[in-house]
Amino acid sequence: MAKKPKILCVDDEQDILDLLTFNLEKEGYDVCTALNGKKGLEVAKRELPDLIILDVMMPEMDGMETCREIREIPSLQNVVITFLTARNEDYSQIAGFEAGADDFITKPIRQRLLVSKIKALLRRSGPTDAKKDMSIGGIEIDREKYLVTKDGVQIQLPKKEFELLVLLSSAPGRVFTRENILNSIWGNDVIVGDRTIDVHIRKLREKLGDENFKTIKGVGYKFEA
Amino acid sequence: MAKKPKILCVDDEQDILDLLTFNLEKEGYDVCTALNGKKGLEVAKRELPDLIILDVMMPEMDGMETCREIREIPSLQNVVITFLTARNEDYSQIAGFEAGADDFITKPIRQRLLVSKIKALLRRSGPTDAKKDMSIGGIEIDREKYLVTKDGVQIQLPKKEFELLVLLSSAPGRVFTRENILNSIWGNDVIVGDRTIDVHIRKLREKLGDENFKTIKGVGYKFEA
DNA sequence: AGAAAACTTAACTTTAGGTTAACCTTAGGC
DNA sequence: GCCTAAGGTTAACCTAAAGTTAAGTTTTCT
Repeated sequence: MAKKPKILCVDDEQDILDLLTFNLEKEGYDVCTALNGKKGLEVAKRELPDLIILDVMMPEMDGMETCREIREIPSLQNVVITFLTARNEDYSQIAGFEAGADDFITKPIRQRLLVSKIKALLRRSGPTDAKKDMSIGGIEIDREKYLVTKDGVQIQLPKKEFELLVLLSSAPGRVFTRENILNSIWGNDVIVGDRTIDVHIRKLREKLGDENFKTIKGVGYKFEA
Repeated sequence: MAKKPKILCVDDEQDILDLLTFNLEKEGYDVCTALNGKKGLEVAKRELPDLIILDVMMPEMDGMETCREIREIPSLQNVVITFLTARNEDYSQIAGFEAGADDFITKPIRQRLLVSKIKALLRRSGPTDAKKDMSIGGIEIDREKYLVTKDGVQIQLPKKEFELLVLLSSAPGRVFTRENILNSIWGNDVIVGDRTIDVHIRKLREKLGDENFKTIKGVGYKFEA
């Protein structure tokens, strides 16, 4: 399978988080959580999830505000956001969509519905960027074919190198920290030595040209044309 | 003219199938049918239609379930699916869209409306690609006859091998993961050992040439010229 | 029912490619 | 201009994944 979709759940009630985590992990998703909006933002930046479930009612920074801030972050531009709201609060849905929500889930949570909704949302969003072929500075990336073309020459990259390239090129110019990279490609739990990333970067530079992969010492790497 | 679009109709009532077939063939579509969800899936996998009309109410596997399973199959990712539903059952439309439906047709069927709706859906879904006879790198695949020709020599492949070939060749160059392949050919629920796929791939390589079937380690397989 | 074909499995081998360790180079703070 | 920590390089090593083969099973056909 392609990488597990990552879902971030933000709610101030631990019970709800547990419920969500249980149901979503059972479906094979990679779940992370945060207990308030502020932490949610932090985790979102670090983990770069595919979908975020946000409780509307939270102390400090509420769901709406969090959603708005998330939409400001370039690397999270395309993340799917759904609100968690009490059934009778549906008046707030208008405001929710304005804040940048993609959908709503009402409490009490119906587990089957939750799962099918999440699936549908990810399906809808998935193909959108899967179809997008990147093409930057003579380098074309075809995710369906797992194939890279440099100046018209096809290059078959091994899995990890390809994933790394896809990640870096998903936001050209943006610096990805080592932590970002580890989280995205290896997952939270796996631990690999520090030099591993360097080695893969080296391979990419070798195959696709040194100039495209810039090192920001003490921070991370970025991809440029 | 472009090739006839192919439409699959799935309903447990023969009368309805006849009605649909009559109307659609009159409009120049290529129609195939199935009497229940399970058969519908099978036919869909083999025929790769452009559009599927699914009755919601069917014994055994209902339309929703069938739809969900179809959406899991990579080679049918982009097929247009419309449900056939009684007018007053519209509450189910929410669930329907979640299951991956593109539109709804209500019973009783208004023939003119049916046809114009189908036309509109097919127009929207974009140009039909030729799916009937593949012919790549000296290999011809005739889905109707279950027959493969390599360099002019006819080869009779067993069912599973043929299905695997049809799947891989439905998008030459695209990588199909093991999970993709299992879902498409065996179905979500069936569990077969990991080596099973390898063995079938091996048979295909043996019969049709090693070079056409590429392994992407850790990802899956792809078919190429 | 019996034979043949197709399919799956299990046990084993092979290999790509991912990781590491040891060493080398460089940037940038002092 | 040193010194240090971060990053670069290389090759050996290791492992999970794929290849192979043959022996069961199941299905299909006569």
